[in-house]
Amino acid sequence: MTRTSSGAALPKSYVPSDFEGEIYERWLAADVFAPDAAGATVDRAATPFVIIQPPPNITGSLHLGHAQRTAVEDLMIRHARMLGRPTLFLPGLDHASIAAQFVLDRIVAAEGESRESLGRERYLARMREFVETTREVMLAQQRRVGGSFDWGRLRFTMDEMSSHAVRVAFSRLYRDGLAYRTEALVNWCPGCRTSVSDLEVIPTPETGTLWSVRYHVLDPATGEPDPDRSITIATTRPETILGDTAVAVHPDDPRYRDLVGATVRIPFVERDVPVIADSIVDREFGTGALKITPAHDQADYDTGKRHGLAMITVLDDEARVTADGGAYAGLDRYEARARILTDLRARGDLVAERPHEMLIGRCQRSNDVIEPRLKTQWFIRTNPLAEAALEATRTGRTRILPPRFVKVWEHWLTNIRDWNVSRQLWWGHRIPAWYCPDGHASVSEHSGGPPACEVCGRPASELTQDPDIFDTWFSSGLWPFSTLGWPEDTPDYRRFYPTSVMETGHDILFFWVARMMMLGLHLTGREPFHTVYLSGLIRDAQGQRMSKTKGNVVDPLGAIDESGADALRFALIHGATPGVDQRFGTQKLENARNFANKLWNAARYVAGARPASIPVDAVRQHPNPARLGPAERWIASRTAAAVRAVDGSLGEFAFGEMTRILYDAIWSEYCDWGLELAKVRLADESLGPDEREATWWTLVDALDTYLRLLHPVMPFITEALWATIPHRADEPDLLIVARWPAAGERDSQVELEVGAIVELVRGIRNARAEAKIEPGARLPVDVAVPARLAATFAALSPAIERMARAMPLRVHPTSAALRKAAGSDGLAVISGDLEALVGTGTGAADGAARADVGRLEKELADAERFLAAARARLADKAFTSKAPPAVVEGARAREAELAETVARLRSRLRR
RNA sequence: GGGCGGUUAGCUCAGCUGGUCAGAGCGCCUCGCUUACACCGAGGAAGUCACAGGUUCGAGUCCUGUACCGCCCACCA
Repeated sequence: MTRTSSGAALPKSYVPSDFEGEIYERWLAADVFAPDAAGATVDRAATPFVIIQPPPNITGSLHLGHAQRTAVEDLMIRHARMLGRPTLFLPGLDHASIAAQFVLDRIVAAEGESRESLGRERYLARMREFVETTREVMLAQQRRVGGSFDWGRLRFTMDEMSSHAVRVAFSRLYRDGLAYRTEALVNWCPGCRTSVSDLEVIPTPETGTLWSVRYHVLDPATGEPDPDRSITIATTRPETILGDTAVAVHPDDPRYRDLVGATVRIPFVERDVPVIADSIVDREFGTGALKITPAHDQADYDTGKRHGLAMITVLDDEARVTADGGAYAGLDRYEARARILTDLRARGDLVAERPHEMLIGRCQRSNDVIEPRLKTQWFIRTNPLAEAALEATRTGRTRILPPRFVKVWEHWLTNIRDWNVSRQLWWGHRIPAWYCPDGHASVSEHSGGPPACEVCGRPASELTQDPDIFDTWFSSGLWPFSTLGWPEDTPDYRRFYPTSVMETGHDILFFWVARMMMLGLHLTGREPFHTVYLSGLIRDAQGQRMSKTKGNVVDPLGAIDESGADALRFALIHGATPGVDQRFGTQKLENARNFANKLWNAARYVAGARPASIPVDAVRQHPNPARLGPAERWIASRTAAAVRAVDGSLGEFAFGEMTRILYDAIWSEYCDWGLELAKVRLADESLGPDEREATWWTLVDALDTYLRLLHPVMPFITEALWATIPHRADEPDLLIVARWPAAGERDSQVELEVGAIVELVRGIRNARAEAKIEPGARLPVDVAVPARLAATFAALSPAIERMARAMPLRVHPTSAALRKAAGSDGLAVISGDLEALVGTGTGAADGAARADVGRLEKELADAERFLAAARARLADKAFTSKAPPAVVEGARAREAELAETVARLRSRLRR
């Protein structure tokens, strides 16, 4: 592609859809997304900057959160690319096993089918068909957002590379003693028909009932219930009575001391179980006596283990009562509860009931009440892995931003429990474990399984593979290295691992980041990333979490269609503070769109303002320093200030701060004052072409710099506008691979001087507006200009005339001279050590005299108040002796300045 | 039951290592179609920085406590 000719006319209005798609195509055609971008200013020897994207769930479409993810990551990638580093931004998709099945279940249900009716093979085929369509939708969305992904390295957590990595990872963990299979209590979701991890159980507050139930104590002599002795337990889940294998009391509880060691009969199942003593019992709660159901409650399970109690499963996969439930067999758990309560009442053993506030564990996915059940499943031993992860953050090899999440991280990893990775689902990575008829387990990294049982040598033909699949986060946990070719020692893995930044939402710190860290450290021996950057979540305008069920999900494509991808990206980044959730509404999007429009028009002005002496296709020149006026030097200096500030904010990952700096610099400085000052000089026929050229090249320089600075945030519009300004011959064709700007020199003198004049113009405008003077009216203005500002003031006089509607503009050396020449009518403006009188001798301001006096009196009152405060401070010995000299100096200067202002205002008001 | 975060203009939020830090956007009010931009320009009003103490010469900015709001973790059945 050839260089776009500079000076190309820009369409009159900013319509993002006109160029965003085309620009993305140009980037793709130029092959600039790959680490060693073709024809770019990339230093191939430099340390690569790598972001492996958190793969979105392949369940449908992207939401605003994803767009924010991509925007922030792409910002970092583009910045690094412009710094000349090789960059890898690797895109991906997650198969999202349980989430995807949940979605597909609903789809097939609408088609009159079900998981069961289809069977495993057909269901999986249907799933592949489904994700094939969602995949295209999602990738298209990612492109619309503008992510500069290396599409050639697109990965999917279910592709062969990932599958291989999963098998090898698990085999290795197994051989290292970190994966084991055992029967344990797992969180069972009856709706999803699978176990889920602790993290997927959401404690939900609910008002339940606490029932007190009388159990009869057996007479040791007869072995039959003793009519005089009973023990009353409290329970919220009467249906689990069927699985009780003990009653527990506190060892120090005098009420029950005699009963410890006795036997009680569990109703309905007529099971005789012991009364045990265990300090886990809270004497204050309920009746102080606790029924123990080891197969259906975590605490009871632990208690059962301690006391060697039987564990009887009374609820099946669908949460129906099992055959062990006697007469209640086959009933749903809640029907069984109701029937049991009725029957207890009938027997007179339901002693009391009262409402009870409690937390019910519900399935994150289906919202079903989780049922703890005994299952033989695979677990990952997390303690040693967590130790290593903690070590990585404690030594600083990986840092977490914002830092306050470190505490959360520490707490979770220190109290971590083993991770149940078996899922009784179909869509996902099959657990690579095979069992022989004798129950020996063989784990193999070969997709076909082991050649023979590892324990007894039975041939492969007699082995059957575990029907379960892995928790989807197991494959996600390998993401930073499985995507790069691990376990093979590929060039990508060697070059790009460990990765640079892991940017993700703080809601999946445990689900994902912790697991990547644990698995990464163990399997690769290195921390998978240097920095964890946690973003806040996007909420709706009311602060509610976006969810499909609430129907408040904002489709990023809608926002892009309406305002452009750049506006969406800017809006998402602008209001964001790391780790803090963000409300998102249309006003933010509009504000961002307006900003883009502003930039568009500023660039349009610059293109149109090119002096005739410069050819359309001119090669870029820097302005001739000898021909620069104060306005030009001010623009350059303020631009340099912006570069520094942006660099500073980027270094701190303060992206919201970065956009704030650019918004102000571009809108409030470059456009409001820079362009306005320049207009005058560009139109000034009294100046030679050299001056006009210098001014224009100054505008081009600054615009060029701002476009570069803004490119990581608003890639499309900046790329489009950059093509319209002249470039140096050695520049690349595209901004995306152009160099990040170096901070130029600041000129504090000129910033001060031009700043003072800007303030004077503001003061004059203010006085005129307050006095309700016709805005268009040109009035004479007399100004007292101190010597130190004289040269700058003179140079900028034409601009002041235009911006302050001053005609004529007369300069006086001192305040006294001003009075003498101009008399005392007109509006007074006191701005620093500049003093002006507006409309002297015209009578234009006469009618406004009272308003003017009012304004001046208010100014005086303010100044006097500040002056009094400043003096009080300086009079305080404690302040002058203890505060740092620089601060005291500053206070003195401020006092002098205020005193001067007060004096001027007073003398003015006295007439 | 622990832990964390928040409480700053009507609304949404910035304010880093204490000393022009009282700010921005939107909204509101007054003007203005001055050929870059009405997706605009000029000007303006508006906050005892949740509350109470404390440290300090000096505190939205540090400490303690309180009150609300939100989040995370947690085996009182």
